[in-house]
Amino acid sequence: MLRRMRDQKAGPFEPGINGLDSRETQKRCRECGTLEIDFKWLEALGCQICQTCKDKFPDKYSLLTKTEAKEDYLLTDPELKDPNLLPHLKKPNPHKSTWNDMMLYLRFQVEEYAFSDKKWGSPEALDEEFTKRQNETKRRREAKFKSKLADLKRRTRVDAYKRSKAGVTGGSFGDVISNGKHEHQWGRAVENPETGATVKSCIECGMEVEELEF
Amino acid sequence: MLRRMRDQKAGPFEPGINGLDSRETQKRCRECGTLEIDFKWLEALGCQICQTCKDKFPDKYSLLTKTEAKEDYLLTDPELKDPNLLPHLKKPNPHKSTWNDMMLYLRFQVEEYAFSDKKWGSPEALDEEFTKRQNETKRRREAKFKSKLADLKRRTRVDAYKRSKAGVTGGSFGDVISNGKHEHQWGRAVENPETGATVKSCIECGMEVEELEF
DNA sequence: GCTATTCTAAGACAC
DNA sequence: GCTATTAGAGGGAAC
Repeated sequence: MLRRMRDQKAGPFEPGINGLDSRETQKRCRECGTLEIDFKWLEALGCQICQTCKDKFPDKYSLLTKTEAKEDYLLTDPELKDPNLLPHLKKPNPHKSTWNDMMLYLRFQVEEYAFSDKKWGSPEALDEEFTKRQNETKRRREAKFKSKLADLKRRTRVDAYKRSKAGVTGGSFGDVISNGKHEHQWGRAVENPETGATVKSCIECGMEVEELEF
Repeated sequence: MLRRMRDQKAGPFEPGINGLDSRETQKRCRECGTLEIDFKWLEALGCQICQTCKDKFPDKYSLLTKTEAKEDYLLTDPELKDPNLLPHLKKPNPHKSTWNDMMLYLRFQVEEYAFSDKKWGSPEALDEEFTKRQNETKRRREAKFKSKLADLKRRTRVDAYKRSKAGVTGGSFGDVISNGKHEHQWGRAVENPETGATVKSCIECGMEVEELEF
């Protein structure tokens, strides 16, 4: 159905009544009308276009990888896998030819679908979805960091308690929680995903320090 | 490995040194010691127990469906799919025999894993996770409701604008945005998932009303 | 009180 | 700027 709409728009041309005039039944570029269209694109993407016009209107006719289509227009795998919904070309993977084929999608087709009511409804609605997800990701990272830090504190406290209970005196870890003044005993460092810095907390007094690692 | 621990605990019994005494090598109920154990359970769940003791200690020996195990102990699909981690029985689906098998898990095994350090660590930690997810769900529902409402307003405003622009005068929708006093023109209702009430907004003045539907 | 699918995010893997 | 697989989470449908 989408394909039908596309095909209707595709030509500035309607077939003659008797359909016998070969000049009129021939496929023409949807932009300039030339007969030198890319038949590969016509077949695989359902788009009648010539090489010159491809280059002339990259906003419409540039190709996107599957990953790009997914990231830039927030499309899902099932949608991108359905050739009737989103036609695509397969090309050998540029990283290594034995890997999975690269999937290429036509920008205006991807946009037409993404901005339609079937998906986001408008470019603005897509933008909203973007910021929504950004906030969500940020929130989750912060929450994870916080819980990781809390967990670390809990564990190191418990370890220190166990050591003191067990009467471990050898080495530098003996009796670390007995008095107020002390050399800080740093626990394992935890990375803050926001800043890239690492946070360590003293297993005795709980003091926290944040450092940048290289 | 979990299975080994379970087996060690499973019997009040250790094999004789030469392993020849059949009274001692026979499998006995882990609760009462009877020989009339459920061999199906022994095989599939690795649990030596008799029917009487099953009924006597439902806190330990009742069966949970996969859905229950997932919802009540917040376990994941991969965990529940691994028979070495969480053994389970398959039974025909009670709703329709052609549907997927029902998966049944032993309560004490599910708890043992869920409360272990491999998973939540303790019943209290599981509780925390519960409330955390509740809050998350609530937050998301509110956000969704808000955006839905905003979207609805946008759409109905646009529709009203279009109608007035197009000069539609027939029917009850003519010229809805021309003056201050008017009969409210209610847009489509949106449900508030919190309260179950529905919210309608007037496509002209934007006034909102909330009603309970039955 | 039934399960599999879908969606999103993210790291690993393809050779 | 490569893709398919995985995991987690949630709502709706049926093998």
